[in-house]
Amino acid sequence: MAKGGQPRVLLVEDEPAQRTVLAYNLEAEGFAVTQADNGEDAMVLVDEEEPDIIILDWMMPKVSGIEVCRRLKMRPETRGIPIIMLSARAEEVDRIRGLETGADDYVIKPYSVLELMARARAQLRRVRPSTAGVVLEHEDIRLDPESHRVYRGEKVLKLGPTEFKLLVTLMERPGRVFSREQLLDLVWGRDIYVDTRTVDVHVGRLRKSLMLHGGADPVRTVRGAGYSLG
Amino acid sequence: MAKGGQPRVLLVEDEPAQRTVLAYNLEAEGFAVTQADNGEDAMVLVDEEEPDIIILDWMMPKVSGIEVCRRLKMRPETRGIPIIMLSARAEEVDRIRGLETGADDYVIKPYSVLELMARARAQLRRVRPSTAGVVLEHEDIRLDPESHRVYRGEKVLKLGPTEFKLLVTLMERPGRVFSREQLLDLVWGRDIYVDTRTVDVHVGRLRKSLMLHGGADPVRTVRGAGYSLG
DNA sequence: TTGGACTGTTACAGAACCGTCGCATAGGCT
DNA sequence: AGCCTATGCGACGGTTCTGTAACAGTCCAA
Repeated sequence: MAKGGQPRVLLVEDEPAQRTVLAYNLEAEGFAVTQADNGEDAMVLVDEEEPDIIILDWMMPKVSGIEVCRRLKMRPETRGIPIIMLSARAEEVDRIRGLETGADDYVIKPYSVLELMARARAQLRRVRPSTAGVVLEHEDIRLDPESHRVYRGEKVLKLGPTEFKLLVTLMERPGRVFSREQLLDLVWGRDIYVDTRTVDVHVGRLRKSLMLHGGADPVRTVRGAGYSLG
Repeated sequence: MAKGGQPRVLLVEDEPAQRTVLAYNLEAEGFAVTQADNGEDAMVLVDEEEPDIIILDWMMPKVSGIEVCRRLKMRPETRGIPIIMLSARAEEVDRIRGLETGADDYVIKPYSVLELMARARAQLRRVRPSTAGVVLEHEDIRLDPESHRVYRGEKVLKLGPTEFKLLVTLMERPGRVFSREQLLDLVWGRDIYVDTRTVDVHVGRLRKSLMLHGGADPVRTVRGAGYSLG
């Protein structure tokens, strides 16, 4: 596995247009992308490229995504690689089956590219050793996803689960403005229905937690648009 | 691309009856529809209207849909616009050819209007977030849509939501003169009714914000026509 | 069961922003 | 120059958006 430098992603998708768009976005996010348009090539490329993560389309001619996933999870040397499945079917049945074959996460088409990126990073963080630069940092805020701990300066902060996820999301792309809808997707999950005003309240709680031991407010409100860090 | 408000669709279909029905449904779905009945007009309208998505009939006299698609995907500035092809031929061969020319999706006649709507929305969702990463620049003004930040020289400017959208619109095509009506369409949204003089006021506010830390007025008034940048 | 921690919703006040009006001024044409 | 129109600008009332506190419901551990 590539310990330092760019994380490697193997992108397996048979439809050229979608693959191109995804590859573009992944590269823009700092991933080194290897592409395959069928399951057989994918199996070969896993050994050749040793990707850190695999994004796998469900429906493909010949060897399907689900089959690739099953095979990879059977082999000890590839079992540890996180797999995110893409599927056009939204039914819960498929979801279950996907997870039973060992996929680590699951995104339904049409997906938000933003969400997919976030999930990819999340999976990466999960498997990478915590000592190697996976600690998110922004100004004097440090966040260690592994130990679930947040520091501001030297102080340890105490955040609730939602505040924590919210901060993780914001810290993954400091400066980027997230709309309330995007934050609901990324933090709460896309199928949950809660009022967008709820985001305001949790942003407020996060702010209070972050500023409890002093320090400026690191969260920026962009009127009419959303929130961002810094 | 229309950043806020309704997504714009360019509908290219030579048969009036089908075009009318589709336009009606698309408008009911909240799209702002521009229509064309041949490929040549379509090519012109793409530049004029800058649609977010194009629905393109395969079979048309003179310049065919497939040809329009090929041409659009060759030009960098139009390549990113998703294209959905409509075709009466169901053969897989055509499907392949359609995708090879770069069409992003493909619907076979007779299609379900509902399905077409769903696919259109799906394509939109797919492309919208990928506008990220582009920083607009004009002379000493920089605008980062992702972080919602505007700089003039080294100074950070503070703009209201409408001023921001207005500046985005102007910066997307520096030098181009926008009429007040066009600006109302692009910035406020197509169905909103506000007085055209409102544009003047916001241009004034934008000017003030841009010149607050010194520097020349970058907005040009074209008497009797509208405004442009530079 | 009880208590505490957490969450989503609502209400309200203050701030930011918007659209319109009236008038002053500048531009262009005869 | 003189006239007419288009534009710039300040002010104002109304609307929308945001921050915060309060509250009730849920979940989990002791």
